[in-house]
Amino acid sequence: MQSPKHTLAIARFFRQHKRLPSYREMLTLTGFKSTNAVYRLVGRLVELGFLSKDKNSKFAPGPHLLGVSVLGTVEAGWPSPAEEELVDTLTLDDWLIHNREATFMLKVSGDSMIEAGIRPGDMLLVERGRTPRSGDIIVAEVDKHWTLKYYERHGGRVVLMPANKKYKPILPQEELNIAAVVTAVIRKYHS
Amino acid sequence: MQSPKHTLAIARFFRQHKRLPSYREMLTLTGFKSTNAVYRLVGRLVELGFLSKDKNSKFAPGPHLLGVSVLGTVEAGWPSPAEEELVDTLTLDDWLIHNREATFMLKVSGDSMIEAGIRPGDMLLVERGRTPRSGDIIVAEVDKHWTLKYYERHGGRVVLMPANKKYKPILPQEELNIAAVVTAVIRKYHS
DNA sequence: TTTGACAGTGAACATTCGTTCACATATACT
DNA sequence: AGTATATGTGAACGAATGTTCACTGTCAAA
Repeated sequence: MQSPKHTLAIARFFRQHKRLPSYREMLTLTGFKSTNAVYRLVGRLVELGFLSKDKNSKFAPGPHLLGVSVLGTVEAGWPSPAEEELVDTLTLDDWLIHNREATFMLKVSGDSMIEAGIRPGDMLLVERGRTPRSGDIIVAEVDKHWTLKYYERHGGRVVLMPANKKYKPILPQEELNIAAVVTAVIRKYHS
Repeated sequence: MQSPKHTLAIARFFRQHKRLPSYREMLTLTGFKSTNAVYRLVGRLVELGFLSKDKNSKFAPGPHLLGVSVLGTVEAGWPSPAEEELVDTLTLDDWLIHNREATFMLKVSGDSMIEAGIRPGDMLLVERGRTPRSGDIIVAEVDKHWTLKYYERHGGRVVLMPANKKYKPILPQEELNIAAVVTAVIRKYHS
């Protein structure tokens, strides 16, 4: 029997149950009749990077099971199969989220940041409680209205800059309520 | 003892080991001295949605451990604590990736799609093997050069449209090599 | 004070776990 | 042919698993 079919079955189980199957469960997944068969299969998958094992030999998903392969740039084009070995693998969650308890998603409405490449319908990853640095994009409440703006300090003065010529910079007087700092923008196609 | 501290310890273990700790491991994580204490703790966490249990009472991460809370829109502003109950929770990986084996990431270089909100340095999630529909953004090789373009069919004719007035539409003659269809754009701030 | 609910301890249970053994079968190479 | 080498079977091992029980201490309401 070949590995890829079994690998897919295990991956499907992992996606569905959010955990890895035990050897006994892999028996039914793979069609093997002996746990020793899947034991050796797992050994191969560990070497391939699909699975990994802890100290106590409990296993966890490996890089290839969790991550997405990262290629170069668009200009560099599609790598040939030979150099695909060089590609890195990245977990979206670990890459984008640092403080999970303080991270939220919200949808962009309005076009005040369109020149910064943030368009209505985009999804924002924002982090609460972080103190913004000049140049950050923030979600703030100004005059009882919630917007997306660049946060900039000029001297000791805070200026909220839109990225749209239709709107004007805001010099908040007193009631500046910064809710969160934008850490990422995600635009999803194909619904 | 309060739950949140223990919850964080378990969450940290999960982020680090990519799997959930056993009851015995939770003993050292929480400082409890009896597995019964963590057994009842886990019961509470299951009700809260941080953990979940399988049929065989093996447990898996719950929605609150994997996902990110989704709020409304920027205009709607920050929800009051009262209505935070209504928010949904979303897993980035499950949301963005449908066919993991065929999905790759690559970095945008060049400004040919800047008017579509895709800027140099942005990261693309692309899917290989998918047949593009008119209006999709694709990664294609034209004249031995890799670019990002809108894929459009006018009549029976394929046109590759840039989203930048500096560039002209491309009417591929023969050698049109479509590598992948863009399924998402991710821009990360704060490095 | 008495009572009752709650939270933690410590020990025990049957079950399941990962691992390893010896043996059978198949495939490829000389 | 014969002979390695790999692959799957079946049964068994100790160790670790989730769960449960009886008991102790604590804190607040009656």
